[in-house]
Amino acid sequence: MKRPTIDDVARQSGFSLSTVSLVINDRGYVSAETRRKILEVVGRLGYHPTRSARGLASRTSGNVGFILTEDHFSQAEPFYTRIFLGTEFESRNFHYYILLTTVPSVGSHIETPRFLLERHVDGVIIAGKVSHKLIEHVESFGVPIILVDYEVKRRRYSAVLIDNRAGAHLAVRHLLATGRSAIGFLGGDIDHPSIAERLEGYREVIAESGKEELISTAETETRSANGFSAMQDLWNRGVRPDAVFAANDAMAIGGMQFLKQQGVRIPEDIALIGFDDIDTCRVMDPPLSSIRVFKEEMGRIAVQRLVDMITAKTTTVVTTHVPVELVVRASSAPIEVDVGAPGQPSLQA
Amino acid sequence: MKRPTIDDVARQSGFSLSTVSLVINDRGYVSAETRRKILEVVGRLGYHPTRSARGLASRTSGNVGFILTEDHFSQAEPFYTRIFLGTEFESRNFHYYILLTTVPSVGSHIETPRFLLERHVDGVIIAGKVSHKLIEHVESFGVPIILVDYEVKRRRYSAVLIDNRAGAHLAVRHLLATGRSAIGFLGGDIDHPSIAERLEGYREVIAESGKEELISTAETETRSANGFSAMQDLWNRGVRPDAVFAANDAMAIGGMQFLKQQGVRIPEDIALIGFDDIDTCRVMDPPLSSIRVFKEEMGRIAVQRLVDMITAKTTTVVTTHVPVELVVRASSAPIEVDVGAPGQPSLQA
DNA sequence: TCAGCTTCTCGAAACGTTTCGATCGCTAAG
DNA sequence: CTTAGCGATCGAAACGTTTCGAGAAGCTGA
Repeated sequence: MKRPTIDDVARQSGFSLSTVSLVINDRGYVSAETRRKILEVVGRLGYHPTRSARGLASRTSGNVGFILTEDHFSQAEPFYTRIFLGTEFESRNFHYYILLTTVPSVGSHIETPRFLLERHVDGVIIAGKVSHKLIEHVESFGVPIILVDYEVKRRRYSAVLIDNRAGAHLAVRHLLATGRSAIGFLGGDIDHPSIAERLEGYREVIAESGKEELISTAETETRSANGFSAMQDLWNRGVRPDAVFAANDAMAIGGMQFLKQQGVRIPEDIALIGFDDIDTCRVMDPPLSSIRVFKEEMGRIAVQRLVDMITAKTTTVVTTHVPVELVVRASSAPIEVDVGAPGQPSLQA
Repeated sequence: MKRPTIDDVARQSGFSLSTVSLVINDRGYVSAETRRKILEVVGRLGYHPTRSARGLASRTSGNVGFILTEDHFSQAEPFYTRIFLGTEFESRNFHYYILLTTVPSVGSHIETPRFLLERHVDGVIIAGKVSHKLIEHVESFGVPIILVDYEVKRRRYSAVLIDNRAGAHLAVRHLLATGRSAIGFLGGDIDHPSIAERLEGYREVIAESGKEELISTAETETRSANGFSAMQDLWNRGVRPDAVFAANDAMAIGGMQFLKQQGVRIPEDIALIGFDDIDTCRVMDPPLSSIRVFKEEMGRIAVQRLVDMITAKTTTVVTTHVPVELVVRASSAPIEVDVGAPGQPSLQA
């Protein structure tokens, strides 16, 4: 009871190996009649080509590598995880599988992902901030690369990026529109292009409005604990903000914890808005306003672009900016208006 | 500038293909001197065997399949995702890659995962509740299988399970210990073995304590929205609970939203505890007590067991029950004691 | 009529490994 | 002194595809 091979199909259909192969791959010239007969045998035998054999002969693996730093991977905040899931989902449509691997975080030595050594991937997705050395190293294996949520200035790589500037504009304009005037920025890890862009966006709108900047970017990471410290920093200066735009939701969460601990009321005394729109936003009390980032969508686009690069052999560099969306929840409600019962289950997605 | 093959290593070292292969796979009899020489050439050339060729010749893929229903996959609650990440992490230690695929949820027709058709995996991990037909179908491909967080009564499969009963005992005993007396159970999807066991555990402790059962299991799913309805149901009966044990955190979250909306104070009027200990618990207000499930650990164990089965060719059925842990937060604080400022950043992990 | 396409099919050569005997010299057991 | 067994190495045969080049047959236009 062995599995049928392409030989069996050839023998039973009366055609040669090569012709069967052409039919299976839907390539070259094959008469309709021949195709029909061969497919009939394929169906009857339940034949399906074997990946390894196909890979060996055609020098393709049918896999795509996904590289993530250990930091991002182990982070509780499921941001990159969502992007990864998006790639997983989309890759099915192109008959690829995703091989995930983590690499030591920025600064450490480079460890070559095994899937590159084994020629086990046809292209690579790199998500988040990684060392440039690593990117160049991956490149040296001659596979197409696409970056997600990261950019390299010196050299142009295809990338899928968040429209951070637009998002920051939305957030800050929203805070201004609700009547706030002293608007702070809760930042950290300012080296990350995404964070830097959010800060720029903030600055642009603040400048335009004639208000004063109120910025904290001393923290080196953008986790919840850093948000706590950053908010503390911001709160104990001369000017107290009546609204804060956080570089991401994790920081906003930490910031909210600090404010609650101080007995500051949200949104009555201070409005708060984050960035990313992670799931947690909805269950917080008050629910956290945020800039929605379509994380799964970013993963999907990355796969589409990468498959383009793999199949078309094109070397064109394509940068895609994925739009964002303002999601208003109770944490940034206008001061005057009744906010509604806190903790009410939000109807928005 | 081609990559070196095993041929190159053989030629340059002066030994045969077979001997080089033996050295690379660390198998069979090779003298220390020969090994040294060959490894020297391997190092010098930067040789690394190609997966496809190896796979073809040895009939192994070096991959492990991970099957998840679409429901579980797209669920916001990152429970199975964490298990998946655990498998990802552990698989590196065994030089395997994980291929994730989703299947239509229970009830639909069976769609054979492509990695099985292509002989692209050496074993399969199935997570969560799936149809028995699917399991049998996967089995028919002759690869080892391990279930995670699911059991089949009729037939014994190796499985990695949560110690749900013990968890339920911990939760309910904890509620009793804090002075609560009318303890409710917020359930749903009672067909799921894990949920059923949590209910059983609840019942056992309640019976032992001489109190009365107060159970809602009408809901068919265990999402947040169902928790909202189930709590509503429980709340509007004759006896009002002063503590509730929810079948999982998602339901507890929904329940909490309902209670807040009613103006019920937590934990003063009612204590609440969930199950799973998802990340969200910590940022809720009040932070939600829960039974911690070591999700990544479950994934790791699954990989270890599966690799055992793949390499040792053993057919022994091994069931592992992963212990759980009680995590007390403000939502289940005793009535008398001062709870501390709400929303205070919890120091526990 | 003939050269030059196009359509269709096939044989054979890769692709880069593992694995299965076979051989050979040496040592230990009988 | 045999003989069995082990350590070390090798040649050759898989493993199951894709791909390349060639050839036959039919059609088209000059």
